[in-house]
Amino acid sequence: MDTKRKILDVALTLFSEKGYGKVFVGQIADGVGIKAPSLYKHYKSKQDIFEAILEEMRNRYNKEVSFLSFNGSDFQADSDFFGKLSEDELVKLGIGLFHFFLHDEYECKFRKMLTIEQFSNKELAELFSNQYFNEPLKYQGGLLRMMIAQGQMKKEDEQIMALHFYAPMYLLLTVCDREPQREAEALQVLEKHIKQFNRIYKE
Amino acid sequence: MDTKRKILDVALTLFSEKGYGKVFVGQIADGVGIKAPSLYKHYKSKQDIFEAILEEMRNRYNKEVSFLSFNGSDFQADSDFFGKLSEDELVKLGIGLFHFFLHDEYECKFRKMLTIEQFSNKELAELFSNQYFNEPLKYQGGLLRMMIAQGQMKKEDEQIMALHFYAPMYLLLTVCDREPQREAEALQVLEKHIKQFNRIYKE
DNA sequence: GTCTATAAGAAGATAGAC
DNA sequence: GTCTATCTTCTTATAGAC
Repeated sequence: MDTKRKILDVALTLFSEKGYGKVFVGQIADGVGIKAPSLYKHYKSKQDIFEAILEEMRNRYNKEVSFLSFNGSDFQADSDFFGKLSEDELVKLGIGLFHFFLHDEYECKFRKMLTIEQFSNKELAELFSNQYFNEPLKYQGGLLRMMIAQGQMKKEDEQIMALHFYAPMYLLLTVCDREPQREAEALQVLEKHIKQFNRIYKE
Repeated sequence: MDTKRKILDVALTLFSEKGYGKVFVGQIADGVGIKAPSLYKHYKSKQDIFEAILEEMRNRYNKEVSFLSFNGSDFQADSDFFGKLSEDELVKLGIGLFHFFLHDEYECKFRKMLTIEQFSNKELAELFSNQYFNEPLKYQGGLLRMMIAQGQMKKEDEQIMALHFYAPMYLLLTVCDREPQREAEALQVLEKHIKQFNRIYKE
């Protein structure tokens, strides 16, 4: 029963639903199952709880980036892997990734909180852009670059190609964040998108 | 000196920067140049101000949709127009559209406020999806459908084609909303995107 | 319609008992 | 570490003069 930990979980959940300004310390305490004053034995203020969440986000993000960034040979291996995928396998992979982003508890709350708070905190803005723009495009662009070099894809700008693959997925993700009942529809579009991307760019 | 009107403007500005919960009535009054109590002669509560903004959003949205939705013959004219565009003209058009969405005062505040408040209000969620997903894709899909029929574009699913054109623009827009200093970079990517889209899909 | 004064209540935070 | 009681400050909103 790590209360200090549970406070962060509950707070992130509430912040991701309502935003920092609409969440009251008493609500966080309720969620944890304690009274508001007890909360101040663990964190010195509401802002302090928010900072702790940020700190955890930073840590997770750094871990993820170091995990996903390649040392050349792994990168090569990855592009071999993707190059050999059949269209159906590629669709399955894309849908799996989409499903993870949409339903992973932490990923989902994290993204919603960033969405709500992005304009009131420059660091959050950067964190958001890194996680949902810079890094995905860098990674997918690198992958596509290798696939182009291997003659698996057409010789087009790999950054734009990555944008054409990723941006639709991102757009569909934001729709589902906002209107979860549209997930089935989004998945159908996603599948068509991946197949059409494959048709258009595959050499 | 329409105070009632100015209250809405100031409130929308503040709501779009901080979100409803972090904006206090006194701040709105400050922006208008009156004291908080005077504000209650115009609106009966803070929530009432928010509702008035929503009402205006609904009106503008409805006007825009009826303006953009076509009666068939106009639609035909539009696809003729777009079909005859040179690549450079298409790029110019795309950049102009992007610039409008990014810098039009109302459009910009409206979008940011929706971004912040989308998860706490189902109507806002729908309004957002309509304005930045359903309608653009419907419009552009219709246009592309005509262009395909005229043999100007490849025979691919026009909805997915529209997604491939629009989603990158939307993604770049969100980046600039968050980090305005990246506008120049975004414009360069946008230009490359449009040219590559053109290369790939044009018959 | 705007002001000053103020009520009413909410929300963040602390004190001190257990 | 959690609780009850309480303080302080902030925030919304109203009353009533001008």
